[in-house]
Amino acid sequence: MDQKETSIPHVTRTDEMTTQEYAYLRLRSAIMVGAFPPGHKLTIRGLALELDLSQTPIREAVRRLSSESAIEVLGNRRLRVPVMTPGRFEELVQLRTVLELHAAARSLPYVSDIVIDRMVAIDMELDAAVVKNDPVGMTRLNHAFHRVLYCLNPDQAVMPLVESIWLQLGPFQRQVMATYQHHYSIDRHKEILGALRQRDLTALSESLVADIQEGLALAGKEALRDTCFRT
Amino acid sequence: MDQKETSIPHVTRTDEMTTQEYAYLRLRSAIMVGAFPPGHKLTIRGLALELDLSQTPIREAVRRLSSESAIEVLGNRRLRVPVMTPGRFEELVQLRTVLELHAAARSLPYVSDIVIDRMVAIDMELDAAVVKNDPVGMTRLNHAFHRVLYCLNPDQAVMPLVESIWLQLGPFQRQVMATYQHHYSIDRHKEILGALRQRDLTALSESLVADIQEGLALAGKEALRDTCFRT
DNA sequence: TATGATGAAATGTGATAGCATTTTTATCTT
DNA sequence: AAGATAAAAATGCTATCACATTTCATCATA
Repeated sequence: MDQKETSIPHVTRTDEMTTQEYAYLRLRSAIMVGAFPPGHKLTIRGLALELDLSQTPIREAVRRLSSESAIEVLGNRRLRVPVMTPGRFEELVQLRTVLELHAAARSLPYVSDIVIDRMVAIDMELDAAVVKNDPVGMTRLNHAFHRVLYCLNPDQAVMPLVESIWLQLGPFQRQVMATYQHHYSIDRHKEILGALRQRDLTALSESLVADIQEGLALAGKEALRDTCFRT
Repeated sequence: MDQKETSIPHVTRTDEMTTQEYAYLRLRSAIMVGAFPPGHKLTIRGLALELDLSQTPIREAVRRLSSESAIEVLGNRRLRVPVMTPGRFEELVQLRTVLELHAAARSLPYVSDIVIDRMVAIDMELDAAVVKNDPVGMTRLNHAFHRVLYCLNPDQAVMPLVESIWLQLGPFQRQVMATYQHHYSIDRHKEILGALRQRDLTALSESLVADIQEGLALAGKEALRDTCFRT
């Protein structure tokens, strides 16, 4: 174990991966699973030190994330993870619903039994993560479950947009997970799989909306009630 | 006139703007109005030379644009403007429709007479650009027209996603403009304004869909028929 | 105690240079 | 003439440094 202690989850780095790409993927993953709380301040030197890289690739990674609305560049050029407000949270949830409904609808014609099997496998892993009470694994596997479906359409252009929304909801994930036990969401996944087996767009849409609205949205609202969100 | 000759449109640079931001805005604007054709190859050194900047800010601008799907990073790490295919075009148009319908619906409660006046003013400028047969102006003013509406919602998070789609459709704009006279689109703007005055969501949605589908989509399909799109 | 000034530390920005890889061009072989 | 090979040029990547600005801590003053 020659890894430094850090709150930023590790990701495997392949050979053909550039340092900048590695930094991007690590920061992105960290934000997506809520490793940084909303409003958390970041510095380029600090991140470079923490990831043991030079500043240049960190800068480029941060720039990319700022263009995906995952990191905010303030007027004084300092960096922070965006804060969450009830209004913005509502907006992100509605946007996520619209985007994922669209993505699912346009992927449905490409659904095969093999794909469903793969989603079932991921869902089983997710169940295991729930049992282990592993919030990072739960978030990642939940995303993976949805991503398999949305990527079926070979010409899809929606996935980067969905990922941007996930990124923006990421810093809030910790609080959502703490507030909410995610039982509903799990059950909804079973409904989604059933709808996919029937190739039933209406049922798919309903269970997808329920997955997002009853899972994320309810928990988020509750978390926002007590939590302070600085401006 | 001490400006170098270049196909990249100029943008005014304010004092508090960093070099990286300036480079980003210029490249972004260039792509959005179709200054580069689909598949066009870019180099960091070349862009730095053309914009008379050093490589560092260019690299950061390119990274941001790559994260917005406006520039593609190939396996050999070379850069190019993405190519257009019928499948991807269809996907982008549908995505644009869904996003803008959502944005418009969530902005409608914030519409005021002042806002409508501003949109009317932009639409008149657009008419003038059509008369002058100024494709760059037409594209920019068309975007401005829609942007005013979608930005009304103070918590909106949809605009960056819409801009990403506009960016991806940008390289195709030249061909669309050449094929299509944009008359329909202009008329649709009048319909949109009428729907806004009535605060009529249904009418707004219909005219918005028509604006996108009958304007962009039809012209795009026609342009894609004859044009070759290299892979 | 509160407030403002001052110096030090921290931070973001941008230019540059060296390196590795890729692409292109030139040359040679068959 | 065509293909292989090697040299050369172009390109992307990243570390580093100097500079300007911002932030923070300290201290003096009202």
